[in-house]
Amino acid sequence: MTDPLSLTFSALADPTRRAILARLAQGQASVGELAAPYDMSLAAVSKHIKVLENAGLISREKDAQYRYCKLQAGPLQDLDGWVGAYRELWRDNLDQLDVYLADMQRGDDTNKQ
Amino acid sequence: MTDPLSLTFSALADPTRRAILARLAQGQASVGELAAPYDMSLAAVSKHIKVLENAGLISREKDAQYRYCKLQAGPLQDLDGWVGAYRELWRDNLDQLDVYLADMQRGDDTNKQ
DNA sequence: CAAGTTATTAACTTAATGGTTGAATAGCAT
DNA sequence: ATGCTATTCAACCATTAAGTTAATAACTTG
Repeated sequence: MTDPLSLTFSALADPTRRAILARLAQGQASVGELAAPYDMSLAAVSKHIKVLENAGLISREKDAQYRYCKLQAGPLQDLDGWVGAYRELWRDNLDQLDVYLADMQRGDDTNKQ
Repeated sequence: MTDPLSLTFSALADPTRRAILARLAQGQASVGELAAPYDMSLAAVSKHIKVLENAGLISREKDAQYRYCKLQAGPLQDLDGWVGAYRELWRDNLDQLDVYLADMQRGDDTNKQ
């Protein structure tokens, strides 16, 4: 699970981390500011932030004893690209075509991999 | 981590499971067919499939001793909606605005929460 | 310098994840 | 009925993850 996309998905698979991202979408914030809303130790939030940073979803800028976190869109763009490949699945009732292809597949094995 | 979105992200945070989804995007397949490409026990793939099913990303239809898996778009649509909320971040160089807002915030505290 | 603030690190606990092997279940075919 | 095929379940192991508290580091200010 070392690939970037897995890292991104994994980082986002936690409501606290997604909430932190949402907060950062409206501007940078220090670790303490980010931690304030949560009933959780500062160390725990610090860990969450590190997970986000390791996934490239945020960057940090040091200013005195504060570390200001800033959202980085790159991984989200990649994620958008990934889900984009599936977007056609729910457009134009492609479900019907899906079933058709599946039947073909079972019948003649052409698409087997 | 019981909310649906976390479940979806978590299920997708594994390359094998994403590959299984990609395979299913071109039509339904049995567990054995899905397992074939992987150097992994069938039981392991079976577990992966169960994770995808629990996340609602696939459904299963029983036919004789085969379980045919089929991709379900719902959770992917939700995910698309989630990432969509961030799409503006990388359009129109909104980064500049981001920095501006951040400076405002540190200066006058107006946006603190 | 001493004291307070901010954040990270270390050590630990508990629970979840991803894999294994082997047995069990269910359906099909001889 | 017997055996083959397909799939799951159970028990187990190793690793990772999420949280805790306590200690440490880095900086500011009186």
